Amino acid sequence: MSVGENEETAGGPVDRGRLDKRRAIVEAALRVFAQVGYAQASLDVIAAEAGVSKPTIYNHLGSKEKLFRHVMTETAARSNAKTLDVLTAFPTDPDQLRPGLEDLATKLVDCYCDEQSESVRRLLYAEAVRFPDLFDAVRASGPNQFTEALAGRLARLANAGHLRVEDPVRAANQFIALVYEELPGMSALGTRPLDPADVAKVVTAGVDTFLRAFGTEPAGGPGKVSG
Amino acid sequence: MSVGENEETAGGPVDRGRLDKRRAIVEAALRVFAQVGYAQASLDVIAAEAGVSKPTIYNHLGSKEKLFRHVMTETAARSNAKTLDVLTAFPTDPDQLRPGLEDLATKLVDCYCDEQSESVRRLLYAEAVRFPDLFDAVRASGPNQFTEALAGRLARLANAGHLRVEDPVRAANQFIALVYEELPGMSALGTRPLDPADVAKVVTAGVDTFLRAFGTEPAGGPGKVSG
DNA sequence: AGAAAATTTTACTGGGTAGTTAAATTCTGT
DNA sequence: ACAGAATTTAACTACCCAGTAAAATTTTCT
Repeated sequence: MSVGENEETAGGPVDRGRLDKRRAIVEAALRVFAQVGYAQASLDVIAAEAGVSKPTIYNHLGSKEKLFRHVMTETAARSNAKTLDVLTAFPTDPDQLRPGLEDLATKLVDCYCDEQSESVRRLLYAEAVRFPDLFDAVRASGPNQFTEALAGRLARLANAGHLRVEDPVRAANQFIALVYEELPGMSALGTRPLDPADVAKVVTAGVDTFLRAFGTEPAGGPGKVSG
Repeated sequence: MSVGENEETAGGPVDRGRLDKRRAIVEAALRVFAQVGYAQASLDVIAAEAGVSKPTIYNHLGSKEKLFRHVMTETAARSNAKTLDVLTAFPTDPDQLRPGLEDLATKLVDCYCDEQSESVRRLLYAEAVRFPDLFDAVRASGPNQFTEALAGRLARLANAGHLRVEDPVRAANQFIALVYEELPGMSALGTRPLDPADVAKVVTAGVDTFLRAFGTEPAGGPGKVSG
């Protein structure tokens, strides 16, 4: 038994201590990886940041590559869960479609612009060549699922006659594209803080365009016109 | 004696030879950087790939960081010039607005999906934390200029009554977002080849949505409906 | 309390890389 | 053709880092 962390046998202060260290390692690793990149990240630095010594990392995670994979998948899973949870806010009342979509979009971009989300995205971009499987895994468990779920909601609204959508998946992708749009560029990929007012403008404009294209009301309806 | 001293050049074989080496270095550096990232890129490998030895790189470019900056700005400048050139294809005939925009969008995404463009984008993402100035410089000289130019064209069409656009810059950004949309995800950031048919579908759908939102014809006009 | 087992730590190794120095080669001017 | 200037090259240095081995510490079982 090398690394038998039985979650069922929890309760002892021992395992708790080990798990704390493990989590400290993973959190520190994310910080360091995000700050200096995979190759530049030194395990000594990560160990120091985690308040742990280097071989402890090997005992827990095995190797630098495994640590990286673990950090990425775990962080992505957390972010993805939060993002999927946003769909709870999907509007069901057709009369509140616009404010509902704006609320949804605001929450969505909040998730996308979360610091951990941005870190993972940057690292995924950075290492897309050397960790293609990671890229696929994260996308499959995250954005793709969200798109599919959103597409389902849009399709329901379309069936009920509140939206004119022929290809729900494509419409979902376009919705995301419209409201997320230029935020990465504006924030330098999460490197600089965003002015919430600017974010709100982008979201409003995105939802506006989306409803112009897919809404059933006459164009230029309730949405205010001048930016 | 190394390879390829071409004396057949008119106007000074010397400088030509040196310039060739310099260009070989920059090209090799881009390849290596794109493949393994900034930190992992070894100057020895770059030198070998360029058919040159290491100090030659220092004589020409000074340091690894300067080499990187040079490679990035130079490659970005080339890509940006190509992209800006695409606006030549902007439709002027209002009767051909849809096919014109589709053509424009196709050429635009071709530029965006060019291998060098993708490489620079990945590296920019990867090093956004440590080279924030590079990020800003490339964006300022590239996407921002394109957006502004496109916005101007859209505004002209709007003034002539062929488009309903209030904020041309935002509309331009949304146009780009709609037609570029999911391509990075589909190609794993340029890591995998794209099926041109899929690209065409995304482009068509993007232009379709754009015209639904901003066009003056009644919705569901000449664009075919089923995907 | 005491012994055994596991884990953390200190100290080390082998490989690799950015940047430099002095010799060899190539090019310029006369 | 020849001497001098500039550039390319091979070999070298100092440094850093991923991963490992044995010692010290902590925890568990009797």
